[in-house]
Amino acid sequence: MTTPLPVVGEPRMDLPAPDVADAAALAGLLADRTRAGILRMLADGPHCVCEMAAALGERDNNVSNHLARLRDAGLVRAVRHEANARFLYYERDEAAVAAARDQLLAVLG
Amino acid sequence: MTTPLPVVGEPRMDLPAPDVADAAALAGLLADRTRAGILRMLADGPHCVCEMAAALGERDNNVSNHLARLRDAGLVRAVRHEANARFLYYERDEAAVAAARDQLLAVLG
DNA sequence: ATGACATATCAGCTGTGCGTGTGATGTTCA
DNA sequence: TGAACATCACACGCACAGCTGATATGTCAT
Repeated sequence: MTTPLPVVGEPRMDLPAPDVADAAALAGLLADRTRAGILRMLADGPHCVCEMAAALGERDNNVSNHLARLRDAGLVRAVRHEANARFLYYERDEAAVAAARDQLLAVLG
Repeated sequence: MTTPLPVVGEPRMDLPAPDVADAAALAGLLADRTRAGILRMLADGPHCVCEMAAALGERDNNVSNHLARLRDAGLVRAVRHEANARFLYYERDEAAVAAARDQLLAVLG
């Protein structure tokens, strides 16, 4: 618990800069309707690109583009369909997602 | 708990679109180094604009600009210093911040 | 009153990210 | 083999968001 309120005294001009670079970068990934929708859908289990594109009302290549960003960030990974190798299914990396959640909570905490 | 994995069967092209508009908008507010830094600093108590600008290495008017965005979103509010009304201290609206956190957790959950 | 300070507001420039289009790769089925 | 499909990678154009600089408003000291 830190000092709750009483605003008195002089401003302190020597406060340390908070480290929020990672959290801001993560928030940037969530700050898009399509990417946020992807992560939300993948919370319920794996989905292929065409499924998500249909649900989100976006084109396949657009969704694929956003998936590439999430993949580069390590939040999701791709797995080929067992019987139908045509379809590429994406699933969340739950460990990475949990780490991302912690980063954001360190800011909103 | 939903189906964990077994990727089999045909893609379902009739999945509902997840509602992530609010979460994406909120993430957009966090997706900036300056705004994220502000929210992080205000987690420890109120601060005036000049304090935060100094700590973040940004100009006063720039920080003021970002504060206006956070204020419009209801995440922070301004209070005049009791003894020195020159200084405008900002504090977090904890209820709004908690609601924002829940929105984001609904995506990362 | 006057000047210094703290903050807000607005206009303009610039960079960046999103959506799109296109071509390439790999898979299935006829 | 060849056609249709699923996905990826890359480049282009455009809209938007952030930084800056100038100006405006309010507050304190002298």
